[in-house]
Amino acid sequence: MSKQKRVTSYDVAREAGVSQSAVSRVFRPGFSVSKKTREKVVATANEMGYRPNAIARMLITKQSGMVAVILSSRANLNYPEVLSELNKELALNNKRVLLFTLDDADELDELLENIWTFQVDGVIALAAHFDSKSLDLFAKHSTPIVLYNRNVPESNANTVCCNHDKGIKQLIDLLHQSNHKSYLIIAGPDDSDVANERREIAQNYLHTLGIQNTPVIYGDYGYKSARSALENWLKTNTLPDAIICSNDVMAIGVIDEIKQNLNLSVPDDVSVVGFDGISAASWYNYQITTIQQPMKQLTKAAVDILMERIENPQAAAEARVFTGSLITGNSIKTR
Amino acid sequence: MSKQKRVTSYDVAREAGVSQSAVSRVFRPGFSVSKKTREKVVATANEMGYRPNAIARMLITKQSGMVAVILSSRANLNYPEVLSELNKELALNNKRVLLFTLDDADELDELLENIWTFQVDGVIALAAHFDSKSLDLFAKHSTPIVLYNRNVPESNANTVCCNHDKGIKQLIDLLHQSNHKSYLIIAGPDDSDVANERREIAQNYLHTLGIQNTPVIYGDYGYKSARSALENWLKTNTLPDAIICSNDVMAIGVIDEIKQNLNLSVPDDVSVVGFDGISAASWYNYQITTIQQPMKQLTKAAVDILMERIENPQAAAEARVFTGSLITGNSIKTR
DNA sequence: ATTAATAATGACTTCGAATGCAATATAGAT
DNA sequence: ATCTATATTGCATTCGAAGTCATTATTAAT
Repeated sequence: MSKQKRVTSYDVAREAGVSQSAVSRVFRPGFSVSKKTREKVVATANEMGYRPNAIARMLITKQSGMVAVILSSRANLNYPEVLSELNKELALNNKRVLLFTLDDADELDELLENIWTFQVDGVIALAAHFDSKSLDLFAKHSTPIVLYNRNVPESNANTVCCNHDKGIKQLIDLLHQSNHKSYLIIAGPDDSDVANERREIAQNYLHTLGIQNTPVIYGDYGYKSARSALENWLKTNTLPDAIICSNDVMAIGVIDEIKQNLNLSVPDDVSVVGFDGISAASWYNYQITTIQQPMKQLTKAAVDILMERIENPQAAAEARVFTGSLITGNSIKTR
Repeated sequence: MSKQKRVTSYDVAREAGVSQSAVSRVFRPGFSVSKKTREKVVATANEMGYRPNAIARMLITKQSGMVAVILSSRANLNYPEVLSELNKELALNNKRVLLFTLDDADELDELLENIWTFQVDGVIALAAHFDSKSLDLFAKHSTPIVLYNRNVPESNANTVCCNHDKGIKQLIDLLHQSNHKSYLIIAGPDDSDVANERREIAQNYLHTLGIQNTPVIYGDYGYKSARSALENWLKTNTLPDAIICSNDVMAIGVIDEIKQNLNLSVPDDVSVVGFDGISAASWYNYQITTIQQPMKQLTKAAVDILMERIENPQAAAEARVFTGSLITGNSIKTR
């Protein structure tokens, strides 16, 4: 009934009549042990219920086998899936995910303290903003970090990213080619880097196509926020030909707002495009034309880069960009 | 440029002209250190960039400060949010989440090995099935475990759970009172305990109300699965008065299937209820009458119970059940 | 000033596995 | 059988912080 004492390598060694080193070597791959000893040790270990203590191993090898994954609340809705995918991918590389969340920028210091403390082998940051000062800190601690879905061309950070530029231009081309003249952009929260990137790309490209001063309104990536943003805007403006939404959830909100409150329909009265390719985007009531993020490629690449950096910390930074795939829905009208 | 050597408590001690013990005490709360020493140590520590090594601390204190969270792929769609909520709640208790996934039952042994290895302080299992044999193993290792959203009345496991019984009966009462006579149940995958529980409750309660042999068809909790299950079933059957879906996503699938392929509508031609209270359930096109799981209460309770068990491992097992709240949508017709 | 009570300190050991090194055993060659 | 070359083995040390305990400094009380 008492707090049961853990079985250590010494216990097994004593019982099996070998040294502690021998036990240790049996549980390390690629170390030289005679068949006889190995069998003896494995047998007693199983009998006694011995498992090497990962903590002790971490201390001496200076490898925790853990990767910090930083989630920010600004994360887009498909991030949970990303997390589970990352976890699987990292498990294949014998790494465990230690989860951290970063909600306020001013918690950053505390977060970093925590990360150093846990001696993680590497870090993957989802949608969190890291300025170059923080990135330098990672370099100083020689902790590799990969930024997920961020594109920081000027910096020398490791990043994986969906090609927002290409994707958004592709959507806008579709709209432009089918003769849409006036546009409205519904952007994500302006403290999200991804949101800003998507907004800017759309603004600039429309400008390039000769469409000046496209209005922008802001949501928080959520359904309601898009609806009320649009509702507000329409109090003093008229419906454009097309609405470019920074993600699918907001596109869904927009479609519902148009249907319910304006009694109009998409794409007949206005075209809508989204971004992300979440599953709801293809539900019968929406069928949004959007860009699907290549999530599995992105997560795999993030893990690959991280593993490479853990192996070889001085390697140069790398940015991998993946092209999303166009999902042709039924939310664009040919005018 | 070389792999930089970590700063240890000895380094700080030497620099500050105190003993290593002194440094250690400065960084432990509630230990007796003179103001002078504390200031000296804190100053040099900051200067040298010293942070206590959590791994070494774990080894000596035998507390890893980590809680394993086990995700199964059978998890319902709202689990990602649960994960992030759990993480926050645990962080408040100074615990970190170490993520594990369990996809196949036959990976269980490996998973458990891993968990013991990492010396986690406790475990929270989301939707994963643990038989009493595995639960005994946790007891043997004196690792507290809390099952999230499982109700195992006979066992002495720690569980938190939404009151499926009450919720589902509430929904069925609504249907029954508004004069629905014939029913169809769309259940979740039959290797999910929660799915089976929900199905059984519905079946039994309908039976209690005098409605015999309600047909059951199965989906996998996903949109498409519900649509095709219903489509198949309708090849040889006619539409019932009401369809009881084991989760909201399948209810959404059903509504779309009815609209798109049958050209009928909900609730005019058939009533539909769901379960979970996900955000999409209240989107304009669906407005499902459903039961919202009290997710924050559930997660908080799971963490509370776990913390109590970590404090006091011999305490008796506890099951906390929370009542979900009815969301009145527009998917039930008064007949 | 003296004593008693308390606070602060450092030397040393501990946690549990990994590993360099020297010692020993085994296999292979002649 | 003898001598190398190679494979195994165990000893002793290491990782970095925590905590016990005996010692010393400080404070309070008389």
